Amino acid sequence: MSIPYELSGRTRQKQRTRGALVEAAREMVTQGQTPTVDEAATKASISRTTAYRYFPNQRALLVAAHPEIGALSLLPEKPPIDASARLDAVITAFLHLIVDTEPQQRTMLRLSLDPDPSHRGDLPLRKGRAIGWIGEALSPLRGQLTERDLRRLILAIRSAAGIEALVWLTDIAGLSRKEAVQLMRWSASALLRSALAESSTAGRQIKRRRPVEGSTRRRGSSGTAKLALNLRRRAPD
Amino acid sequence: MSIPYELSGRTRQKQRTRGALVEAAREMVTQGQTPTVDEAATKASISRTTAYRYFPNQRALLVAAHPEIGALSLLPEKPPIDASARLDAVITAFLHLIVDTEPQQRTMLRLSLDPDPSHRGDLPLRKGRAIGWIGEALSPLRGQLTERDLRRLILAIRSAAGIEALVWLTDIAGLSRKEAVQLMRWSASALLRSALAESSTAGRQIKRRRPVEGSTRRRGSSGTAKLALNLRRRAPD
DNA sequence: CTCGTCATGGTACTCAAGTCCCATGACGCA
DNA sequence: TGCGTCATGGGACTTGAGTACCATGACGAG
Repeated sequence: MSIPYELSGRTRQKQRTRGALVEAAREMVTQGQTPTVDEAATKASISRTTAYRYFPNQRALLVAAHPEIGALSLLPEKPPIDASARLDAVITAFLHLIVDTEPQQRTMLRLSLDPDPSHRGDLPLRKGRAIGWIGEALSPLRGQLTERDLRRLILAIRSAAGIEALVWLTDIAGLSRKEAVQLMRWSASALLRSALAESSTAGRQIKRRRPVEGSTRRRGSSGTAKLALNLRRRAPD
Repeated sequence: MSIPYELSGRTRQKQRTRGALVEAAREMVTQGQTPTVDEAATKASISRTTAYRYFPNQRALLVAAHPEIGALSLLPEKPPIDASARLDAVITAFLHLIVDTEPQQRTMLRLSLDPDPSHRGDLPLRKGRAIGWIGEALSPLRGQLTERDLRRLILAIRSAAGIEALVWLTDIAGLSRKEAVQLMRWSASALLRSALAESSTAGRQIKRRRPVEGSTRRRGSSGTAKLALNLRRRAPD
């Protein structure tokens, strides 16, 4: 629990140094670059050695340099009451944020996948702000859905609409940014519709209530069984 | 269009050398490691220099070492007729493949995000096999959905259920693998249900047909407008 | 103004990626 | 069996990440 370097001694000087370094790195990151520690340090008129005093590695510097969005809400000034409209407004705004900062989003995603264990605890890295934004959009559903179902819906929506999905839709599926955004908006509203339909008919259905939620486990497994031996031959994706 | 190194001269010897190298790398990759070029070469009793003759960089070697799955289908032996059941079987099998090889999937995802332009054309890297598998599961819907809607549905399902979504659900949302799989299965079937509901009521509805597909553009944009100035302050996620 | 603390700068080192060049030795054709 | 081709190995070099050590010079408390 040692106090970080910047919080002891001549703290004001350190703040200025650190600020200059982060600012230099931020400028380069915003332009889509991935600056070397030395490059960022040089740009800030700081020695490489000093830079490493403030950040244990390049990754940490890039994380600190990552432009962040402070918005507490993505809803428009006069938010709609209808959950569907609210959700679409938020998702659209969210996706535009993502697309507008796509290079940085990709960098952060890549860094978060870094296998190096020593870098793992570096942290705030990808905070999951979207959960709050989507949750706010869906707040009219509080009474309609159980807390559990609501949370599941939020997570499902976010995992269907975000930088990860964008990467796959553009890089693998070959969609344009615009098409990808349209598709993710559709996904989000489709998931919402399903959740609502599910809740409105809940209790009435006796069998086939949720053909997905577990009963098919056995069958699914048997489906993979014959593939087990091939598992190390080809990539699933 | 120069012929690759291995296809000229003493090709049999080269095949053996290359095979040994890939095999050595594959073993390490399968154990979740990310071998150095030198490590893989040493393990294959090959010099580092020679290794670089076969693969231009570590990335290419890792890609070649990536275990691939040759399955043409993920459907069980006696596939259900019901599209929903078929989809769930395929998605479940697919997700188990992903989870079982998660470290490699993550590595591939990370490599695919590599910014280095010289590595970009390296190739097959993440081929998008799942599109075919899901498409096969949904083949009973050929007549029911337009080709365009069917394709959209397939892409939506795959982008909601795959390694990218798994990464987010576990790393950011904090779900366990098991929970994440359950959630993605729900997403897949929910998307299918929505698509079917949409098609069965199509043509009847005059307004509010698809509140998502474009009409809300203006509103969504205005929602983000007030945030434009904050764009470089905090991360959206 | 002085002196000791402390932030900084510089140099040198390790390690991995990647490139280049040249020697060597095995393969296979004549 | 001999010889030239050619795959391989080894060494040297560059660059970036990251670490360690020591000198210096500025700040500020007395």
